[in-house]
Amino acid sequence: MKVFIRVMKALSDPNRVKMIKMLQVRPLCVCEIKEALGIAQSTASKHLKILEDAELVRGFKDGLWVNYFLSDGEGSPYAASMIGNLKHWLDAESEIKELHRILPDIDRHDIIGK
Amino acid sequence: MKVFIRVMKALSDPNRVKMIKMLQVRPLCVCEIKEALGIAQSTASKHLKILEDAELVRGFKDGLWVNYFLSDGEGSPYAASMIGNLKHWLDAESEIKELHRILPDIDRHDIIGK
DNA sequence: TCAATATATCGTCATGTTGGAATATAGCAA
DNA sequence: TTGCTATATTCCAACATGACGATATATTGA
Repeated sequence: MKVFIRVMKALSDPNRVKMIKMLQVRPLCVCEIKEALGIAQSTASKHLKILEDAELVRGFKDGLWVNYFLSDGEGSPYAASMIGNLKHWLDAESEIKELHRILPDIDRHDIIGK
Repeated sequence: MKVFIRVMKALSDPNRVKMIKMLQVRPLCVCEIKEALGIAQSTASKHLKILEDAELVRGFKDGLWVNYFLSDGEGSPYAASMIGNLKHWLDAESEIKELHRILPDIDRHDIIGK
């Protein structure tokens, strides 16, 4: 039950859902995510931790960066199922379409300061 | 997005998930649900309203009682999908097995007072 | 009409969540 | 080592949530 609730809670925040929808396109580092969503770095990092605890995403260190990927769903069937559903869900939402529109222009190397 | 978030939030509370698992067995009135979960009547009523707003359940008045049913999923594809998933999810959880065990013994006519 | 009952709503409190700024940590380069 | 950068963590304020008791509403039956 706790595992299921953790997945539901993780998906109960718009910014976290948007993160998942962005990670469907390509892996992203924290600074790219914060930039796309217009939120503080600490906020982005915290949200990603919640997604990771729910086994919805995984982060791999690459030097200074941490590349976040969608989870393959090995650990949690609930997370795996929700990731599958979210592949097609919400694509028609204007907020998501806008995110997908700006995503190609977001590059970690272009992000200045923190 | 708001519709999806509403469903996720509705499923982010253990008591609400338990309500859905109970309604898979049979329709129930508020007093049967509060009795099974051991919570106050006002608490049960509020939770059911949240589930209803997310289109996960529907309530039909029958005299003094309101019979709550699982939604048929007409209104919200997110709710429909989650109801489908929850048909088989969590059945192995001891909390759920216990609920299913006591449910046959719970009858609205036997519940005294409020 | 009044009384009894089931449910919904309101008031309140304790707890949990979200956000950002500030700080700490980690890794790379010189 | 020092300096720089990306990320994580801590702290605090605002807000949301979940619980209950008390009250309001609605329905039935006398």
